[in-house]
Amino acid sequence: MNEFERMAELLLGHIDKQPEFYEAKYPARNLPEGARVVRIAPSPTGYLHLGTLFMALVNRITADSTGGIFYTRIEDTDKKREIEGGIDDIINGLIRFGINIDEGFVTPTEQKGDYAPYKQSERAEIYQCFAKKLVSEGLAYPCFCTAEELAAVREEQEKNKIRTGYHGEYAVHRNITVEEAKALIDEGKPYVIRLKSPGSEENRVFVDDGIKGKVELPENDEDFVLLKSDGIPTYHFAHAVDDHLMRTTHVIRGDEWLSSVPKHIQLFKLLGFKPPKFCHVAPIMKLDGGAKRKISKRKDPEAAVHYFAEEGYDARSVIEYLMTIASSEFEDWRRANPTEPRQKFKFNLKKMSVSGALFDGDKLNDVSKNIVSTMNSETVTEKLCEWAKEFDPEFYNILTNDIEYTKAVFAIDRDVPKPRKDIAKWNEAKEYCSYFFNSLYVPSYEFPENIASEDVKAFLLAYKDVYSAEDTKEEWFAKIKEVAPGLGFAAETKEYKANKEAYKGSAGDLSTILRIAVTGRRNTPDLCSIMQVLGYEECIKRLNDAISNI
RNA sequence: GGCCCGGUGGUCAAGAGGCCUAAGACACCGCCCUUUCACGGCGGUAACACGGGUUCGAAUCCCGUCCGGGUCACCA
Repeated sequence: MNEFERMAELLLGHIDKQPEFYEAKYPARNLPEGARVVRIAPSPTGYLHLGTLFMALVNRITADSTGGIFYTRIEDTDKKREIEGGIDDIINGLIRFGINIDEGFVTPTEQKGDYAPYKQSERAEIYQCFAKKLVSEGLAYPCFCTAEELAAVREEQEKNKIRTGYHGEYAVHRNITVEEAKALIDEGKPYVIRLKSPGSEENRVFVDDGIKGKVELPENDEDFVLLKSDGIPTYHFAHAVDDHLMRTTHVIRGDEWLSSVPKHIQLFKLLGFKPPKFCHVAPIMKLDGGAKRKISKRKDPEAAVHYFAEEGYDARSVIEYLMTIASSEFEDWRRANPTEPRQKFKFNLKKMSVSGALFDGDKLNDVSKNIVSTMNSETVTEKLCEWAKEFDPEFYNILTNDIEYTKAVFAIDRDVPKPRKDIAKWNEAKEYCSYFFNSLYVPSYEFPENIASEDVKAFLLAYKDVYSAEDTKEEWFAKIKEVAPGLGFAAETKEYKANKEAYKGSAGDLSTILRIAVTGRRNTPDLCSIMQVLGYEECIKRLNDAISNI
C-alpha cells in the first residue's frame, strides 16, 4: 500500500465497494440515437419558484423533442437550509403544471427508475466511494482548516489583492502526510476532503456550451471541497458523480453555474468520466426600480409559483408563457398549431436566448386570455369553482349555489367561434360576473348625461311593455328599435349619424340605458344573452328599480 | 475588484457582411366593424449602447469605453 492508499484507508476505510461496482450497477442507458437524458436537481431549501419551473420546462421539452428521459433528483446536501415540505411542494408543483416526470421522484414519496436512489442524502456511500478512489490516487486529501482560519486567509488575500480561495500556497494541507492526518483525527479535529487540483490559472479551458456557444475560462486551480465534514458531498462533487452514474447526457441548468464549469470538467476528467454537454440557461429577470435583476424568491411575489395559483392563472397559461421565453419560435408554432400539445413542438436549445428575459406580466395575461377563451363554459365553471373553493370561499358558495346558472353565465359569448377574451385569471371573474348574482350586484343609475332623465324613464317604461323572455337576439334588438322613433330616437345608427339634430340619440344609446338599468354597467357582453340568463322576473325587477330611481 | 457572459423599440425578440427603407408578438395610440365593451380587421408611434477600426459595403467581424448580469462558500 502506498502513501495515498493508506490515506484513503484512514479517511474512508469503511467503504468497501469499488467504483466498478457502481459502474456495473448503473450501466449506460439503452436509448435511441439522439435521445437526451436530462434532469432537474432541485434543492428542497424553499418552495417551487418560477426559475425552477422554467428550468424543468426547458429540460422537459428537450426530452420530449428528442425522445429522451427527464428525471428529478433531490439535492438535499445542505441540511441546514432545508425546509419542511420542500420536496412535496416542488414535485407536486411540477406535476400540477403538467411537467411529466419520467424517472426519479415521480411523486413526493415515490422514486422510480433503475438509477435510484434519486436523493443525494441516500447516496452518501456512493460519493464516498469515488472520493476514496480520488484520495487513493493522490487527487484528494483531508483539510483540517476551520471556518475561522479560512476566513482569516480570505481577509489576508483580499487585503493583498490576491485572488481569494484555497489554492497554491494557501492550500495548506495539500501535502499533509498520513501520520499528520492521523494525529489530527485522533485529536478529534473535523476535516473535509478537498480535491488536489492539478490545474493552473494560467491555462484556459474551452467549453462548447449548448446555449452560450464557445466559452473560454481559466482552468480550475482551486482545491475545492468534495466531501464536507459530515461526509456529505458539495454540489460540485455530487453533480459529477450523479450525472455520470445516472447517465445524464445534457446538463441544462441556470447560468449561474457557468463559471464553475472548469471545476466540473476537471472533476469529470479526474474521475475518468465523460463530461455531459453543458447548457446554461439565462435566468428570468425582474425590473426593480430601473435595474434588471434575477427574479428573487424573497423579493418578488411572482417568483413563488404559489402566486400564480393564488391569482388564478391556469397552469397551462403559465407554461405557455414560459414556452415563449424558452423559444422565440413557439408563438408562431402555436398560432399554426393551436390545439397540438406542446410536446410536439420541436425545441432547439441552441436557439435559446443567451441573456435573461424580463418577466412580463402583460404578456402572461395575453397568453392566458387566449387560453381561457378556448375553454368551454363547462371547463371555465369547473376551474373557476376549483380556484374559488381555495382562495375565495364566499364566492365559491355563490357560484355553486346554482351551478347550472353559473354555467349559463359563463356560456355567454363563449361557446361561439369568436369567444370573448375578458378573463386572464380567475380572480378577475368575480368582478366580471358580479351583476349576475344579487349578493354581489351593485346597481348604478348613472345614465348617459346627454340623454334627459325623462327620456331614460320613458324608454324604460316603454321597453318594459314590449320586452318578452322569449326574445331572440334579433327580436330583442328589434324591440329597442321599435320603441325608438316614438321617443325621438333614431332606430338606425346611420340615420342618427347623418342627421344628429333631428334625434335625441340612437338605438345604441337606448341599449346603453337598458344595459345600465339591468347590469349597473356601461360595458358588458351581449345584453340580450345576459337578460335571458338573468330571467324575465329579475329583469323586470331591475327595470322597475331603475325607473323608480330616476 | 478578478474572471466570465451579454447589450436590436417600453417588454420578448427575428437577424449568421449586401435580401434592412431592421420582421413578428405584448403594451400603447388611431380608424373600421359593432347594442356597449371585448374580439377581429386595418394602420401608427417606437430600436441596432457609444467610439474607433476592417470592408466597395457593418445591427452582423475586430478593438476600446460605458452599461447590465453572473460568479468568486464545508449554499445549491
